[in-house]
Amino acid sequence: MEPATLDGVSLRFYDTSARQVRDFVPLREGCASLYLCGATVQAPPHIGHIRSSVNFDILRRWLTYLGYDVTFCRNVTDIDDKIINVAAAEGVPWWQVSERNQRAFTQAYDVLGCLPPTVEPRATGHVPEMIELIRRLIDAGHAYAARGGSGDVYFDVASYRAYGELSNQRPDQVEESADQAGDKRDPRDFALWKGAKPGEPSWETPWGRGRPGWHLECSAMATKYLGPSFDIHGGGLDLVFPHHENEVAQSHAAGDGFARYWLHNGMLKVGGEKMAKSLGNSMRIPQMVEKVRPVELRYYLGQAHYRSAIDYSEAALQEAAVAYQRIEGFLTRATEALGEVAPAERVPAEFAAALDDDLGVPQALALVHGHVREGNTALTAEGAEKAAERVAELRTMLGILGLDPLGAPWAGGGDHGLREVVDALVSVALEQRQAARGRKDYAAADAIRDRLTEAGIAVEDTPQGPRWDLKRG
RNA sequence: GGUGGAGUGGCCGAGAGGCGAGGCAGCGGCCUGCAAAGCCGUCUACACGGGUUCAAAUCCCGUCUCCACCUCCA
Repeated sequence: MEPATLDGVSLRFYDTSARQVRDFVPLREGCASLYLCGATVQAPPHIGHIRSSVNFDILRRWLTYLGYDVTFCRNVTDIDDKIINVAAAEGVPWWQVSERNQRAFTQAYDVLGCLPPTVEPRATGHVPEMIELIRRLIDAGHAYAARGGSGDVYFDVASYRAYGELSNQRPDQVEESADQAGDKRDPRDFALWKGAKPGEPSWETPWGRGRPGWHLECSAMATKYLGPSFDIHGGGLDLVFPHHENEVAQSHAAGDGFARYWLHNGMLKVGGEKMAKSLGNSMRIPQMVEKVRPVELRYYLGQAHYRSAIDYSEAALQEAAVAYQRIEGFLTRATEALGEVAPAERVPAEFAAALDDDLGVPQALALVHGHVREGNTALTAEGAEKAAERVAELRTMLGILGLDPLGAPWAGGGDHGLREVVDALVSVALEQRQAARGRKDYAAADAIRDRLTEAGIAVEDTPQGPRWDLKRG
């Protein structure tokens, strides 16, 4: 196993809880446990969700490259108010809505090349664990079943002194929400368990029938799969308060160590506003992959630092696609010239340093582009050996970013073997064009090229003869 | 009201006291029959006003604008 330190540079992350960059020291040497708040499957994913999954996919791949045995747990919230509402509106059972949308999420993760998590627990499959956690909290005096028989169980915020440690919020400063009456002791108390209402799905508990509270389920599932203490908890910046704050409160109050590092990705915005289902500005994956290829969408979503906001624009998306095509173009040409070159064992030290520093993907990509430039030069001037070296390192770097055009899942481009067929046809035309060029009949040669261009075939003349590729964009 | 964060060149997007990340676009050149691709060079910057410093985009003070969260939200 490789050490988690390369060239004296150590891995470190910006920890939301500490509000500073901290060296990453895993709980267990050689292992890294990661919990990511996944989807509430009330609707299909938009590219903001997928940005989060791309960011954490890169984190996971980097940890793996460094030699950690990574356990990656990403949950699915398959029951909540909105799911129930959607189901009611459609006149179908709640689980049809959950199943349908979970499939859409899974498909989107796959399309964008995000590796599947080690485990993907669903809330409704973990009611016993939740009951157990609630019992511990009640026993410890940090939770109570509401009077009046509603079946609600609340966390007693006042009983937990450290409340606010993650988000730096102070309970007495938190804005009071409008309709929080209920039968809570304090307006800031939050539901661990929601008592059943007529017609709603519910599960039996010692406190009556009901369904999981959103915050509780994550605490229960994270500790079930990763242990009472684990390394990294991730999610979107919009989850810091109250969701993650409440997770911390529950788990710490119950005596669990819980997450040791908190990583949050920035929001994807549209016209300066957060992309959100509730704002109606969602860009869904199927419509996006009509504009650019999935790998180009991944490049776009992954190129900015994970903590920065991205303001979506079609122009920026197309630009990202072009930037990716530059990388891809080099690798394609290099492979044609050199044959297939396997990825290198290690990445350049500078690349490692960039990712070690709070996942500095932008700096890492600058290195990638540097390799492309050097590789291009080597291909035409310095010779095959240096070019192959660049290709090998490039593939390793891109593999960590999930962007290697020659590796899974992007290689082949989904052309189902048609490329060979097209190549045979295009070659006939190119031979005729070469013949025309040979007798300096440039009008005929250009006419052939123009027709190929119209057909979507880009022709390039190289010192090794003409080559073709599908036109992009 | 509270808690975080952001304002960088035509655009995207890093950096965080002194060597101008990178990409896209533009301009000039090389290569090419012409292109394309590629390579080389190059013009546009750090919201505003003060201050600290030999030196500030980077630190300090103030101002403006914007965003996120405090209700479901990646």
